[in-house]
Amino acid sequence: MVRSPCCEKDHTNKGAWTKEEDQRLVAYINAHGEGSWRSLPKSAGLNRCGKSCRLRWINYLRPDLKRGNFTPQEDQLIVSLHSVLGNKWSMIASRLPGRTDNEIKNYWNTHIKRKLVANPAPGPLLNHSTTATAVKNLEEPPPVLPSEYSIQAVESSNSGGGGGGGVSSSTTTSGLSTEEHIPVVQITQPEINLELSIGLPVVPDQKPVAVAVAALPPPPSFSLYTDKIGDGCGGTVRISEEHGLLYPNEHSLSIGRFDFLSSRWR
DNA sequence: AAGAAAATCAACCGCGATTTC
DNA sequence: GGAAATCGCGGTTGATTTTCT
Repeated sequence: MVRSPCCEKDHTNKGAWTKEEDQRLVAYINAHGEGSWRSLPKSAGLNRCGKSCRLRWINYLRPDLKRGNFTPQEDQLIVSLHSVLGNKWSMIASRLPGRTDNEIKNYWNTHIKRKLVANPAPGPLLNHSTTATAVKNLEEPPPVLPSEYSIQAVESSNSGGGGGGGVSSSTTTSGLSTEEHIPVVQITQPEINLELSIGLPVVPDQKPVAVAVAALPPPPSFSLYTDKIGDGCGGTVRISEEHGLLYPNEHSLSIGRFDFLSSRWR
């Protein structure tokens, strides 16, 4: 597909925003709301491309932004979230009210990353770094599952209505069996020391629901699970509340959808 | 005090995903 | 169903500020 350039006009302004441009943008959004970034510059009388306006608003002009240094609590939360989510800055930002993905990304690259490099000794940061590496591998696994992974059945911790635990099942190159009697299928890829477990608990009147667990050898460890398996080979991956990364009264956090056939996030 | 080096961060760029026609 | 338009994300750049020598 041939994409049109973001800014067709050669005369759009670039570089730092002036106070007047900021005022125009704020006034326009206050009056008309966010959105329609493509047409906004013209409507607002700005010689900027829509992308630039959106970025300026989101990263700098939004009234709910929290300015100033990151607190130790925010710092720790960023490290924790990054260990699970990797460079999903927008998702990390969604857990830190008033902070933008750009701000967090910059903070990570200039502060936290340096600490991780400077402090390779065992400790919390190293543990998070180790976890992050594994998550990276989870995000970019080999394209074909069976040739790199071994798949075996393990005892289910969630086999209440689904028959006896530990029932094994063979799988094919297409990936995972969706037989409802299989409590858990464990997938391991030895070289990255990562495990995925997928279970199919019985939920009345619903399609099979998968539970996937990505676990690292302790410490630290975390787990992910999926629900609402759609096509029998993937599901929405969520962080459960046990990891301390969720808001009070929040039971899980969706971090994306993982396709077990292609072994890719999607 | 001045120049160099390092650190910071706002903004840009390219691309994939999603929506619209 | 496919092409075009738009949105949003993550990586990178470069101007500015701060620190060091």
